[in-house]
Amino acid sequence: MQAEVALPLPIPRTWTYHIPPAMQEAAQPGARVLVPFGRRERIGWIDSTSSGEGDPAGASRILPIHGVLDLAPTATPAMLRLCRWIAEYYIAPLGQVLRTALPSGLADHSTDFVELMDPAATSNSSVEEQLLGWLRERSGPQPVARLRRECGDRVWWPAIRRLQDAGVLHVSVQAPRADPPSRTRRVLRLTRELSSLIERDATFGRATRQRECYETLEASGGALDTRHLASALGFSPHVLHGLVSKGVAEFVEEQVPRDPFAGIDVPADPAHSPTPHQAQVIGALVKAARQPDPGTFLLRGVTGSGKTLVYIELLREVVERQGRTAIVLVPEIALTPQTVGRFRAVFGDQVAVLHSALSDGERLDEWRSLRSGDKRIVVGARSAVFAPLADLGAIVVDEEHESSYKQGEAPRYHAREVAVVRAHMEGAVCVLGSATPSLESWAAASAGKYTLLELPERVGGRPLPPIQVVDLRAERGVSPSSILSPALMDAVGARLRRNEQTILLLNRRGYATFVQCRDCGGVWHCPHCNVSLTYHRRRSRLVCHYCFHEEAAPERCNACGGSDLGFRGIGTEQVERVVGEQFPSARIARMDVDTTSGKWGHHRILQRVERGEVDILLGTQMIAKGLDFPNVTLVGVVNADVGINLPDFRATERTFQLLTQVAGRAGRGARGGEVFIQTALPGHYAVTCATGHDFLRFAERELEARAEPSYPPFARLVNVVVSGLDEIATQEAADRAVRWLDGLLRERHIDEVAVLGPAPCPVDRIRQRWRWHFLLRSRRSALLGEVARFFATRFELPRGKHDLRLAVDRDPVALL
DNA sequence: AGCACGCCGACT
DNA sequence: GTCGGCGTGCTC
Repeated sequence: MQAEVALPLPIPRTWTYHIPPAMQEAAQPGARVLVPFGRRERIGWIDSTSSGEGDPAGASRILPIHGVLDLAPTATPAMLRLCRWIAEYYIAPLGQVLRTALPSGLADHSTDFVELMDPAATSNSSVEEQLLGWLRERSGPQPVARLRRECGDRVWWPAIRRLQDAGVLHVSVQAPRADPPSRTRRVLRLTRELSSLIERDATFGRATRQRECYETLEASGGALDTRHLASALGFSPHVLHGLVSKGVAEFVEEQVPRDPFAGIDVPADPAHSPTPHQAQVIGALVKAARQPDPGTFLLRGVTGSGKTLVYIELLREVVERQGRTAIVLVPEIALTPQTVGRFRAVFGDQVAVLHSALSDGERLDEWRSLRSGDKRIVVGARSAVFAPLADLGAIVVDEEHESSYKQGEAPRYHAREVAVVRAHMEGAVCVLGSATPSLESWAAASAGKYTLLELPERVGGRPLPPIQVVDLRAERGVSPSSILSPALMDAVGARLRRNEQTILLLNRRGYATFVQCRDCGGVWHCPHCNVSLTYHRRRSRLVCHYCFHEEAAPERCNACGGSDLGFRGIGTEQVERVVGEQFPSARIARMDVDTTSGKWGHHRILQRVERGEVDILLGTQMIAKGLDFPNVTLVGVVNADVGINLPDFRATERTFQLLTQVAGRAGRGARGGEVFIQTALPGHYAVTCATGHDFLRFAERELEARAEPSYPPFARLVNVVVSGLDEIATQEAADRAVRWLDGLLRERHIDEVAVLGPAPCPVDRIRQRWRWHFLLRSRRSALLGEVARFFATRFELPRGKHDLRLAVDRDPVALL
């Protein structure tokens, strides 16, 4: 017997192994196996088995599988089938897909260690001397990979073997771990507060790095992961130890918290009975769930129309009455106690929650409890679509238009599409819900592929909030430096007096988008990326939003020495300052990536809002989704135009969705609400349609815009990004790829696939890598897939110091 | 990807 | 001679 084994490598093929007789029973497709690979061991998955008559062509030698790691295959036949579909559709190796679909930490490789046994040993070979010298400085077994990292890429192994034969070294191999370890993390925690400047000066003197580190910790709530301090923030271990020896901080081993939702008790929803609209929708879904092939439904329900109640009633049918299982997908950001609580309140501990904050071990616990049938419902973000549930009855994708359902790295799958396919494969009903459906789903519903269901009204008969548009062009003359127009200011003031809450949206982090010298016009750029640096005032740093680069905020221009620096382009930090100055007594909470660094940072902020401890919640798109606070009666969009001019065919759609979503946060309670949108483009249909709460008109306009030249949903796209360390080499590689494809299409007379480009990516350098891209476009999805797959497997980039790489992204959600 | 090897020019 | 960079081949 032999097996085809898929390994988690970026190589689109499987490898053939011999199955020893003793393992034949356990070696089923989907089972995890330990196999020799090169000069190490790796964990892979059996793709298929065969009798093994006759060697496969080209296989030089067939090695045996070293072990089968699971009693029952980790991937069931259904899961394996789904993963094969993803591998093919999204053009990714099966092993990579399986690694993504199954709890992480289940895939690993062996590690080689060397240990010095004779410290007195010497050698006349320089490689051996370097090795011995390195080992003398440390004790115990050392990973060879670390040697390679610290001492460079030399021919180490012959030297290691020679010294091993001489008895000087001991070589050991650590097997790949079959289960993830329980996770702890090491944090540096402040133990003493240095409140006065004098005290700080006395403590740190000229140790500026220590002082910076102290202040970073202080700004982050007193504690940070040591690895984060070292890698992202660049503090050396020396600095950290310095703080400890001065007695201001200590190292703590912190157990990564157990499921933070576990202890949350949410009072059962007051069992409101469905509105007539809800009842109709529920009826249609329940009826479908009783069919063998229920199909896909697009549920368009305005904000506040009670989609969650519909999901819950569908789950009642599927889980309680039919005894089957269900998946609910939500965007990560919406995975709040508020959302989870509603499902927990009804279905209790049958609900597993999968979110990014779980450790590998916790994720595995949840995964096993779903696999064993202990839990029958999963609520989770993107990867929860792979939950190991048998007898699946329903998959719900809430906020289906959200781009976070698309994975940004290989395999670049879209969880919504995977949900549709999985539901179909397993006979489950699939519900895609949104107030602002993606045009793809909308088109599928219009074409009859999905069944459209609608909730046109808010529950309780509450109206959608009226929206006022403030023309920023007209405001400019009136109050030049003001960020909030007088009308919006008045509205905020009125809320404060009435003890009601306000949400302010600005989809831009930091204080200022860029810093410019007024003398020479120079703008500060990231040294690794071709983007301007954002000024963060509170930390007094310039920060790159594409990589981890940070630098101290400048006082003068390094080009011309000028000291007149302009901080241009408004971000949330600046809004916070302006609003704070205008309303000194208001309690303001800012919510964006910078204030929610802790894993539960944003939940803590939202809890404060819920308890009424916040008057004004301001932030980026993070605050636009899923929040349901009845006391919020005002929503202000500080500048609706952020993002509308991005060079991306979805820029308008995103803007409309964001405006509609955030407007929907207002007036959810009995007191009603209103919305202000500030914009310099008051006539733009993304704005006017959002103002009129008119999705239909928006969809019509946007579809017109996408028809010619055709973009999704009229055509399918594959975005190919070529990146490399050298600008010219990258461009040339992109040119070559396009010529290769042009030649292929001409030769095979394929005129229904177009190649557009190449062109530099809109951000043409990120993390030291230059980026060029081109698009494949076609109305015929299957043909497009074939061409892209052929290209991905046959086209070869020149290898070398430029480190050229190719990323193939099918159905891209963003072209940036 | 990650790791091997083998070729080459540059330097002591 | 040896060192280190770079290109190329291979993993059952």
